Amino acid sequence: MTEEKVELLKGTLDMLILKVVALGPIHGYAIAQRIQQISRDFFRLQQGSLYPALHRLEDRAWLKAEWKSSETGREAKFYALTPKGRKQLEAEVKSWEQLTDAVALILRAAE
Amino acid sequence: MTEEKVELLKGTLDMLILKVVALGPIHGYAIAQRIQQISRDFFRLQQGSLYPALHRLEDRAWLKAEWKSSETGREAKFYALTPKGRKQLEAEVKSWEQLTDAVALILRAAE
DNA sequence: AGCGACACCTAGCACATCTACATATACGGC
DNA sequence: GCCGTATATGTAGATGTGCTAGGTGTCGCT
Repeated sequence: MTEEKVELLKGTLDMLILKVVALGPIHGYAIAQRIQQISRDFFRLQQGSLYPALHRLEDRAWLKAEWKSSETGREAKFYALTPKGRKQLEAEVKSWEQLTDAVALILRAAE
Repeated sequence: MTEEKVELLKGTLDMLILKVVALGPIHGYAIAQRIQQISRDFFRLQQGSLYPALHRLEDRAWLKAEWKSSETGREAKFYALTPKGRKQLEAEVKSWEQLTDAVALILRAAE
């Protein structure tokens, strides 16, 4: 069966979204596509994860939303990073690196 | 205040515990100490995370427990990896690496 | 007319981790 | 003999995040 189901680690999604939005204003649907594309199809972001996350990030004032028409000529909500969001992204990247370093220490530990 | 609170990513704890137990039979309390020590004090594993996790791993037959007397002469539950647990550890390490690689792709993505 | 891609959304579940508490023994210092 | 600290295990409840599974509507192609 090898049900190849890739789940995100809880806590990483915010960082990934912030990072993608940091590349330039972008609407929700496209964020999911970008993440999937950049990760070479590894992450497949579900809409039920995506939209609540976006609202969460907006509530925390890390993102700012604005309705504009998308490339295809439709109305879409474009998200941009706030200054606070930029700081948050930096902080999350830093603690992600610390955490992966610490995990690496343990995984490499020998008898 | 810079409340330096390090939280584990949900999903990593099992792997870390399996890895530490793989180094040799060890009791719960010592697992927490080892993880803290090897990670250079980065992870501070709380008892409320540790013991439920151990029971979970035992339920899934990845660990086997046995009461023995500890180094200090007290009764303690010593955990050892089962063959199933060893396979699980390998699988988790592999998917951890894939996941961190995928995250790295996104974090390094430029405009 | 129907279908897939685009674009948004929510309700409810699952589940892991944290905080906080509870229990008990061994050992050293006073 | 008593008290505090370290050792050792455990549970209850809250929190938060991501998932499944549903829903709405538009556009473009055949």
